[in-house]
Amino acid sequence: MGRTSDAEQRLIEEATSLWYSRSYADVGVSEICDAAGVRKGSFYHFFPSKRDLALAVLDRHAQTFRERVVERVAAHEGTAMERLDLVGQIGAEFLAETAEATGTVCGCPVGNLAVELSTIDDTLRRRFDAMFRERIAFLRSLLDAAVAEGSLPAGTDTDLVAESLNAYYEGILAMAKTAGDAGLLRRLAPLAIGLVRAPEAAPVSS
Amino acid sequence: MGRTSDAEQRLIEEATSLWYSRSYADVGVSEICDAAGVRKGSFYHFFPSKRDLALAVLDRHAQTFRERVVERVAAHEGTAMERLDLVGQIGAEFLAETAEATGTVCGCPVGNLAVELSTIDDTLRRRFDAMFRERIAFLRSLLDAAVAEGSLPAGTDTDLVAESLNAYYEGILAMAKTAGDAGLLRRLAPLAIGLVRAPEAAPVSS
DNA sequence: GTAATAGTTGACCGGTCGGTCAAGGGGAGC
DNA sequence: GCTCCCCTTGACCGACCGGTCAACTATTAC
Repeated sequence: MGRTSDAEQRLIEEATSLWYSRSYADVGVSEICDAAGVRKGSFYHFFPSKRDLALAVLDRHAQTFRERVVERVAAHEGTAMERLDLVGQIGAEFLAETAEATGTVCGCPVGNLAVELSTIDDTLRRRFDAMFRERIAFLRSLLDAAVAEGSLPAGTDTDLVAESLNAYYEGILAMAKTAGDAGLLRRLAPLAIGLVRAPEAAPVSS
Repeated sequence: MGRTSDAEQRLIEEATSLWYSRSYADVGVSEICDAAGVRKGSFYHFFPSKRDLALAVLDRHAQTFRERVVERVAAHEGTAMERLDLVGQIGAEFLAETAEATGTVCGCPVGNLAVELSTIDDTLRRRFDAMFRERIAFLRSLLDAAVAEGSLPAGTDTDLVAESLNAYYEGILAMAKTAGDAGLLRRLAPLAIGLVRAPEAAPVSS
């Protein structure tokens, strides 16, 4: 019964790209509605508040990550180390594509929002944290596979290394955004191997 | 001639801490004025716009970094590798102190603003970029010293490694903020040695 | 002392923000 | 074809945003 509509999805799509290329605070409900061709009254039919749209956008980001990274990497036939490498390549692809489309390097869609909003809204912060923990768990599964294949030492603390890899990628994305340099990820990603294959002794950092 | 005042400095101080613990967009001119005990009219006597206060805040951050990191590290008597390690320790100290003071982990004062504003205001973006390039140059000087001391291989691409270290620290700070975990930096910093002492061959990441 | 001036005050402004609502339209299910 | 309900519409709201201004005050340099 009643009529159907894809307005909700359009709002999510437009909010996703507008918030990514600018910021959460800088893009208001009205602008999102305009971009989606939806009247403001309809917006509040679907979402109780701007914050609730943000939650829906985060769900979409989580879904996209699973489809565009997890599934694609899992489909790759090859070694675990190759699959690990593929993660960085997919990221670099995404950054280059969106940079070309928007004219600016925008960093990480989730990381941007996390940095902007984590200290303001604790519910959102927990959501960001859960998303990153999912990513870390995924990276860890690749590292565990690499250990099983003998490409990494048996004693590797895959959880810690996965956390460091995730932080490293996020940092590169943030710096790429700041520098307006989409190529930074391709230049810095290769050094990630050092985080994975830690030197035996650690002369620096007790 | 005319009267003197420290209102300008108070505004910069309050804006620095409020923007750090929340965000640029979330803290308005009025709130900064209230915190500083300054009337809004006075604000615009000192700063033409909110954005100009942001530029002053960034100057202050650059100055603080020189005083609290560069000078303190330079004063350390010991090896270059020890000085490099000290950088991470000072960062961890700062994060823990501000976390205790504010009740939340707030990440990097400059990185937060850079991620929030880089795609919105290109003038600010250039300023952020310049600040990070200064930090990278500083890290590079430590790495060069380590090479000179023989602690790192002569062929080390110190510029690239410095960039990766900076990105890594920024990423950790962002993830610490998201997780609300001030200890993350202490846990992940030791792995930075892997970025510095890259494994000879690079099986992953072509 | 006095004049020139840096700093202060508080009322004020247009615009936009997130959000509300009562009424109306239109397609799906029967 | 009728009914029900999902969706749409557009006018409206109070609050707050960044920013302005003319009058005033306290200094400091001379």
